[in-house]
Amino acid sequence: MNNVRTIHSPLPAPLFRDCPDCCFTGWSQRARLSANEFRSFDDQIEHRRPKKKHEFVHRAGTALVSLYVINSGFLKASINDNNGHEQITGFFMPGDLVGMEAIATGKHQCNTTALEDSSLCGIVFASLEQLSREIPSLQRDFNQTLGAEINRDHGMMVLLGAMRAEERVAMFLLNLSRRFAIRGRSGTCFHLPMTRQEIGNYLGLTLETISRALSHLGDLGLIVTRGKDIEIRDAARLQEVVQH
Amino acid sequence: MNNVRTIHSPLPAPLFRDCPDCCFTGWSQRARLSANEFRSFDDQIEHRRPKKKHEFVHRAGTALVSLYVINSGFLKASINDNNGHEQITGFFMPGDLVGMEAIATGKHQCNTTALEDSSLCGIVFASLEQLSREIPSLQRDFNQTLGAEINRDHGMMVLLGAMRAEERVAMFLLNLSRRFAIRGRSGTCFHLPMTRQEIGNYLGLTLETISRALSHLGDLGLIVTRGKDIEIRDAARLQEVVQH
DNA sequence: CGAACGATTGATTTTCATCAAGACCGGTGG
DNA sequence: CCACCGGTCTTGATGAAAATCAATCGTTCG
Repeated sequence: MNNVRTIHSPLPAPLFRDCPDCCFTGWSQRARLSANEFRSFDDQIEHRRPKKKHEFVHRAGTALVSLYVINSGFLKASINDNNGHEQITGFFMPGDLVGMEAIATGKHQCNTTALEDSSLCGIVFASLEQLSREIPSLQRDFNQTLGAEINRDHGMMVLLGAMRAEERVAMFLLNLSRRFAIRGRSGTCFHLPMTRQEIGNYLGLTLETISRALSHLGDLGLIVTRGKDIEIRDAARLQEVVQH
Repeated sequence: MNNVRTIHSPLPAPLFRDCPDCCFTGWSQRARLSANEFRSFDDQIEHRRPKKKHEFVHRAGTALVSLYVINSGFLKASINDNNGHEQITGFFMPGDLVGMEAIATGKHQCNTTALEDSSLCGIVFASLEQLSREIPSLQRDFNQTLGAEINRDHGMMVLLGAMRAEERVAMFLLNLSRRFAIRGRSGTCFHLPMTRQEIGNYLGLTLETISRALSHLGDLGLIVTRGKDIEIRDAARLQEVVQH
């Protein structure tokens, strides 16, 4: 009964060779792993774990087991503050590492869910710690990834603390654009996997304000929107909007 | 010429025994270092580096050399976005580690300055990486410290994205209170080392709004302010303000 | 002591949230 | 395939929160 088996204990993880677009390959390349190191690394990775739209990757309060790299798809992470309000702390796309908010306490602080059907690769955190002691270049890469998350968060603090609504939206679009471009996808034409409500939550604004800002940027000829599809027409002037 | 020597190459660092309140002792204790490990660790630490009020600990753009733990005093870190605006990303007190924003790129992203005369202990980052490979408990502690910074930043995102002015100020005060208390100082009666302007900048508000919020919390009998001296009269109700 | 900076308080304006109505879109089932 | 339904998005009208402008007072430090 294969179904039962997939539920109670996952199938043996496929190897890198079965997971051609695995985003941990980026890690192994940057860290310049030797063949042996590569094998040790690969042994610890659980490849191609699928997540359906709306499915949880992890829930706030649960113990940290694995960190995940996104292979394909899109995730969001959000914190529930002690009254009911939800605050989205990040949107994640292929290549991004999720779960780092659990490292301090050993328990996840965020609910992380799939915004669309996604594929992830996981590595048990204890294994990553062990490996990064043995492989200095991996240690450096991991530390840099944690540091990059800190910098990303500081950027959000600047956005939330100092920018007006339209500037925030312009920055949000440019940020997505840059990240898509880095990943070899179009940075000028892309699909937003999240709702206006979710964008607003992330940017500290209401969904109406997001809608109005997008309309206005459209009126200015800087972007074209059709629902969740965005085309950036003038990135330079959009950047000027950001800088007021 | 001692002066020349202190400029061009620092005096031999004092040891832990010369730096009785050194906040790296907390690290060595949590990591349960053996005597040998302790010696290796201490060897890498530059103890008791003094910083005068307004002096820089590091400047944005400079290369990361050392991370610093605050021994006494108070620091602020701020980012200058590409137009002139400054955004304060954190206030740091004894026991806090500063410099982590430089790990991702190897260059500092923040200006970090002393709000009052302060004493720091530094560890060369490369040495910390090396030691944390050799001493797993130190590696864990360091990773947890990075993770804690991420969680702190997420907390700020919630504050900036979802809270109204008075809630932000109440949360700010309670946060300071808690941190003072943990350090064995009074959590009810303390001195704010930063200006209203700086509080406002940090909380995404203007100095006038900070002043008004403090006055109003005073009218409600939750706090007493006299200039930069704060007394928290009713922490429980202050917490209720935070949760709206 | 006085000058410069910091804090408070009030009046007014701006920005964005809220409330409300209708349009659009995507998925589902007939 | 089409019609319908719920969720999403847009747009407008109004209101509330905080920013801005301005005047005064307090305090700190040369």
